[in-house]
Formats: sequence, structure tokens, C-alpha cells
Amino acid sequence: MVAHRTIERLSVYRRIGTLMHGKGTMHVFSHELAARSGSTAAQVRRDLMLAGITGSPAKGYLVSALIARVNAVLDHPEGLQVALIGVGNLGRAFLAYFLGRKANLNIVAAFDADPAKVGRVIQGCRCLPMQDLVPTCRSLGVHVGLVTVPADQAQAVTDALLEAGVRGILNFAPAKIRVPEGVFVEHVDITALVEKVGYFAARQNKETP
Amino acid sequence: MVAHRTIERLSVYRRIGTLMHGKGTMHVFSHELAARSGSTAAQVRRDLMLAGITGSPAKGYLVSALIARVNAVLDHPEGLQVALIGVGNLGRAFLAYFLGRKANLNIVAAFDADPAKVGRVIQGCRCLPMQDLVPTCRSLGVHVGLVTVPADQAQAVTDALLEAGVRGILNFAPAKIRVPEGVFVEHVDITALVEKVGYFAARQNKETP
DNA sequence: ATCGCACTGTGAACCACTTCACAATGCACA
DNA sequence: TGTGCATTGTGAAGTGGTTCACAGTGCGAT
Repeated sequence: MVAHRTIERLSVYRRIGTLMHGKGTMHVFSHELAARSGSTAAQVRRDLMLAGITGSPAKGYLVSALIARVNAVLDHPEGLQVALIGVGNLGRAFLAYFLGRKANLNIVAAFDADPAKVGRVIQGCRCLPMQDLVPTCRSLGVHVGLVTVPADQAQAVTDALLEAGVRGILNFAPAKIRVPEGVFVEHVDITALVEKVGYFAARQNKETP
Repeated sequence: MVAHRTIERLSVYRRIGTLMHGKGTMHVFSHELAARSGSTAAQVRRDLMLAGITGSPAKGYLVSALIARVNAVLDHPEGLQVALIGVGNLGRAFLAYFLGRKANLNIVAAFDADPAKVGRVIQGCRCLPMQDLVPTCRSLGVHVGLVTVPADQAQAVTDALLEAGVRGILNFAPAKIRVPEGVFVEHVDITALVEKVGYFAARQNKETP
């Protein structure tokens, strides 16, 4: 219903709104959100319109209303249950980053194939063995899987997540994963991103003649 | 000159090509690259065309030629010099991931503000203090900065990178960074991505009526 | 030697997202 | 009370990226 990019930006607007709310700011103009989010005023207005957020020409948007509406659009009623698979360096980073940060976004389980890691509490989250993945994720009602395993294990982990009923996967493994229709996958390819930045870092200035 | 997305995908095609090359495969069809990269055959052909890679209807694309041409397009002649700023969990993950992986992509320096980390060798890379950033990056000829610091330090780190002559930044901090015209910034917002996956995980199946 | 076939290369159509541009709004100030 | 002004909300135009669709190609089979 709402466009992909818009959904991402709504999350950003909410973060900015929450920050402003904490400082006691009541209202915000589209151009202020634009400046703080790296977007444009027109884009912000369009996004908020799509989300059903409305402002006044005189005061701008009411910060509290903006937050409430984004919550209603993005959040799951009972919170978003996330499982992390692959407690390597990257997995640990996400555990540390997300634990206790957002009330509505919880990493509720972490899994790893390495017996040395299983059973240990890493970044405040107990590391479980792979064979527990399906039953644990199913019983916890996990919505989203965060895949931070090596490329050659990505598909096996994906298949397990699918079996556990997970319908959204954020994949950091440098490998394509196959999923059936109706399951949402976002693939972040760090190497490709670094190389892209390297490419444009070199050319960008030479481009415009 | 070549589109953003195409550049990202070329990196992926090269990874796949390298894998195939290692297994002795000589030729590859667009639909094979499509299946392995999560793209479509038409898209692959268009990308390769834009990169000046040409194949034959009978044999497909010559893997070695594909790799060579992508190298010529993406790589810097003397390799891509990358600096990492912020040796927290995420920074450590990238150090571990990139060290020694790609001949043409080197993290040549790591920086952190925490005195406890400075001087220590973390994941095989010596951690330097922030005040060394400008001179070190300048003398090493760093092209790209990988920013993995907390949000409130992102702009200060960016300013230092700019002063050091860096013209491409991959920003993982949940904050917008300001850069002058001609500097390329890629912003990866993990929280927004997780929330997006959560959103579409819930709706996707309900969407099509 | 010829035919059929699967594939490449690419103009053209298509689609999603962004930006423009402006009427409508309602506060601030005279 | 009226005028000016900065801002919202949104059709319409623009942009960049993707997919369609098909002519052109050359190997393998006959």
C-alpha cells in the first residue's frame, strides 16, 4: 500500500521526531524534517501524506501526532520479534545495537552453529544451537530473521526460518537466498556497497564537465 | 556514467564470476547470473552491456572476460584504500570481514576516540587515535571512509574525513551527514531496514486480494 | 549445407519514485 | 478587519531504473 522508500523514511522521521519530542519541540515543518533526514521538503510532505499524517500551514506537523501515526503504521501491536542467526562479529554488533534500544523491536533469540558459542550469553542474549531454531522461533512468534552467517550457510538458515513461519528476512550474507512468494527479503551487500562508494568517490567530481 | 544500481550489481556479478572461475567454468549465460544474483536475465544483459561486456548467443559470456572488465570498471588502479572510523562492534565486524579478503580493497587504517582502544591491534589492524585521522588518511591516500561511530559523532568524523581528502563515505551511523558537492555518501540505516522488513513481513501476503 | 534453437543486444514501453509548481490555508501583524 | 506570507497538500511533469519483445547471431543437429 505505501511505497518501499516511504516506509524506510517514516522510520527516520520517527527517530527525528522522537529526538525533538525529547527536547520539548511541539511542531516541525517539512523542510526541517528534510534537512535532518537528508531528504527534500516535497518528499517529506508526500511521505507524510501517504502515511495519513497531516499538518497545518501555520504550525507544520504536530510532533506527537507524527510519532503516533508512524507507530500505528510501522509497528506490530505486540512488538516486532526478531531472531538473529549467526553470532559472529556482525551478529554481535546487531545484538549490542538493538538490545534495549527500542521498546517495540526486540531480538528475542540468537542462534549459532558453533558449539563454542552455544549456551554462552553474548551481548546479553543467550546463544542457542541451530537445531532449536525452528521450534524456538515458532513458539516465540518471530516475525523477522536477521541473517549474519557466512554465504554457504545462508540458504539452509533461510529454509529453517521459513519453516518456523518467519515472513521477513534481512540478509547480510553475500549470497542470494531463495524464498517463496509472499516472504519479504532485504539483502544488504556490504562489499558491493563499499565498491560502489569507491567507484563514485573516484568519478563523481570528474563527471560534470 | 553507469547507473548506481548497475555498479552495485557488477560487484555481485564479479563475485559470482570469481566463484565460477574457481570451479573451472568458462562461460555463463545471463539467466544463470540472474538466478545466482537475484536479478533477471534482461537486467543482467543490460548491466553487462552498460559495462561494455559482450557475450555470444551460443556460449554466453566468457567468465574471465567478465571479471577483467568489471575489474577495469570498478577497481582503482592502486587498489581501494579504506579507513574505518569507530572500532565498536560494527567496526570490528567490518575489520574482520574485509581483512585479507579482497586484494583490491584494503582497510588501511582504523580510528577510535576511546583511549582504551587506541594502540591496540584489533582484528589485525592497529587502532589509531582520532587526532591522527587527517594526517594518516591524507598520507595513505584514503579514498573511502567507513563510518561506524555513534550518531552524535558522525558529523565531526565526516568533517575530518573531508579535510583528509576523502571523497566517498559509507555511513552506518543513524544520522544524516552533510558533505559538499562532489562527495559521494551512501547511508545504511539498519534500524530503518529492520522496521521495513517488519512492515512488509506483516503485510506482504495480505496485500494481493 | 541447411535448419532450428537458445541466447544476446537493445529500442521502446513501462513503472516507481521524485520533484515541480501552485491553489488553498490560516496565523501575524497593521 | 484586512493584507501578506510561509507553509501544506497534491495533481502533473520529470527522472531513473526495469522489463518487454524481438531482430540478429552462430553453434549443433540433421
